[in-house]
Parts: sequence; C-alpha cells; structure tokens
Amino acid sequence: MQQSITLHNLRQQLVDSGLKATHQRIVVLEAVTALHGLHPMAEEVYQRLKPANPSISLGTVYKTLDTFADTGLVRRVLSQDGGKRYDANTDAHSHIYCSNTKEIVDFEDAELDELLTAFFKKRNIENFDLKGFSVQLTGTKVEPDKQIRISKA
Amino acid sequence: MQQSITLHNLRQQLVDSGLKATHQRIVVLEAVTALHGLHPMAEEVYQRLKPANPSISLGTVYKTLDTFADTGLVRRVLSQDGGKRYDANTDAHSHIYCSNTKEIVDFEDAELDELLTAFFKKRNIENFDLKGFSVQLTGTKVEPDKQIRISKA
DNA sequence: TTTACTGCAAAATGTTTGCATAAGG
DNA sequence: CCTTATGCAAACATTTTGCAGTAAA
Repeated sequence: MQQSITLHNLRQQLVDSGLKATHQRIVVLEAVTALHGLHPMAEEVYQRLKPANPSISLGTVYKTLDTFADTGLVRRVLSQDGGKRYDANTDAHSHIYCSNTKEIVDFEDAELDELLTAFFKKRNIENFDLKGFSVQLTGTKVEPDKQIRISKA
Repeated sequence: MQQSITLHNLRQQLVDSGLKATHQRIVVLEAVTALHGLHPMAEEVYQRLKPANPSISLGTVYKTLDTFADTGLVRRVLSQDGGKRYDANTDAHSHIYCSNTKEIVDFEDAELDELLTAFFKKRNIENFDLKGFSVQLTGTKVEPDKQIRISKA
C-alpha cells in the first residue's frame, strides 16, 4: 500500500535513483504520486503543482517525467488517446480501460500475477528479455458516474 | 490465419460494418491490413497508399481509421510513443513491447486466452461491462536485428 | 437525389529543442 | 566550482475541425 508522502521520502526516492533532488523534481514527484490513480499526462501534473509553484515551467515537467520514467521512478502507461501518461505506482498491476469515459482504472490482483508468472515461465520467448507484463481490460462502465469495483465470484 | 486480400473481400468488410464502400475506405483498409504486423499510425498508412492513390488526403486517412476503430473493423492499439496506432488483426491476441527498438510484436496464444477467460469468469468487476482483454509484455530484444519467436518450454 | 464522405487548409493539441541562466552537490 | 537542471520561446509533430464540393447508394 501507499505510505504517506513526506518531503524526506520524496528526496530519498530521488537520491536512491541517482538524481539531484531539485525543488522541481520534488514537486513533480509529489504531484505524479498524488495523481497516481489518474495516470496523468504532463499537463495534468503541471496544473496540479502550478498553484503552489507558479515559477515552474511546463517544459521542465515534460523533461522531469521523462527522466523519472527512464530511471524507473515512475512507469510510462500505455494509452489509446495519443498522449504520454505516467504512473507513480511501480508495483505489478493491470489496467482497466473504459472506452466511453476514457478512464484508466488500476486492477491489482495477486492471483492473476501468479497465474501469469507461472504461464510465462513455461513459455519461451526467444530473443526477448521479459521485464514484466500487464493485462489490459477493455469495455465500458455501466454507470459512468459510479466506481468500478473488483470482487471474487 | 489471414486470407488473401481481394477487392471483393474489402468491400464486403465495409458493407458488413454498415459503411459506404468508398474508394478511399477500400484503400485505407487494404493498407492497414497489409501493415497489420507493424501496428501503423495514420501517417504510415498514408505513405503506403499514396503512391497508388495520390489524390487521397491525410485528413481522410485520420478520419477513416477513426471510423474503422469505432465500428470494430480495426482495433486501436495501446502505445507509449504518444501516437495513435491501429491493428487490422481483430482476433484476440496480445502484444510484446520492446523498449529499445519500440517495436510492437503480436503474440497469439490460445492457452493464454483460455487461462484468462477462465480467470475473469471467476472475478466480478462491478459496474463494468468487460469486452475483452489483452496482455502487454514489456522488455527488450536481445539481438535487435533478429526476430522474436515464441515456443513452449 | 439525397445523404454522407472527401479534400483542403487552418487551428488546436501535445511534445521537443537549444541555449543562456540558475542551482545542487 | 563544476556540472547538471531549469525557464523560456520557438520549432516540431500529430490530430482535429469546418466547410464547400463530390461521390455512393
């Protein structure tokens, strides 16, 4: 689960990734972490941090998110909308894509992970170094204003 | 497997989807089908059909691919590169993403489909009408110039 | 003939670049 | 200090839009 976000924690994550802990990087990391369930684009991260940090530039947000993704601090999220989206949740998890609301909802399921881990252990994918996998669920929300919830049958 | 692409076949697909069989739609469908393994963007489809159809406009290719995706004639493919990609292979299949060559390689596996179908039959996702699922495999090609191949262990 | 599609060009959106200045270690 | 990151503005890439003309059924 997600622990509370402290300044110390944010600095530590940056240092652990071998990055300079600049003010801009700290607030970008804070914003993308706070917005993790929304899988935000650079613009959305920028809108979130701008009120408290009016001097930061959108270009820096772009560069910073790209740097974070390269170092593994955040994950790039696949999207259909032709935009670059980021996810501060770097644990193994899947995504549910709703084709009418365009939402991307997290789907975490240990049983599914085990199932797939076992499956890909059996399959050989030649000439490919497999780093991870994720399931994409597609469909539509029944009641767009309400939440999607997962339960066992 | 893929059957050979005939004019009659292309027209039929359009009519079956309730679309007017215009010349432009026929050649866009031909091109995106021929390029299915590449998961092309609008520009790539346009480059492919332009030599034989110099009067077609790029804007029409954008609109046509969007129409095809809405009717289910092609599928929108998730991407990390911030572009809209399309796949004329509408059968259930997964994708392998290589993070250095940026390739998206098809991965078809009946056993995996069965495994996941059984799994999601057990899970209830409340307030969501599940249409389909697909697995994304991420990693890197070992020898970028060579093919990725799948085999059983 | 009627309706829906196409071409064109402009605008909107999203992202990257280059470089002078500023800040972190 | 020295190196790397930032801000800014311009360039670039991609996608959408509006509308007059054209073609399919």
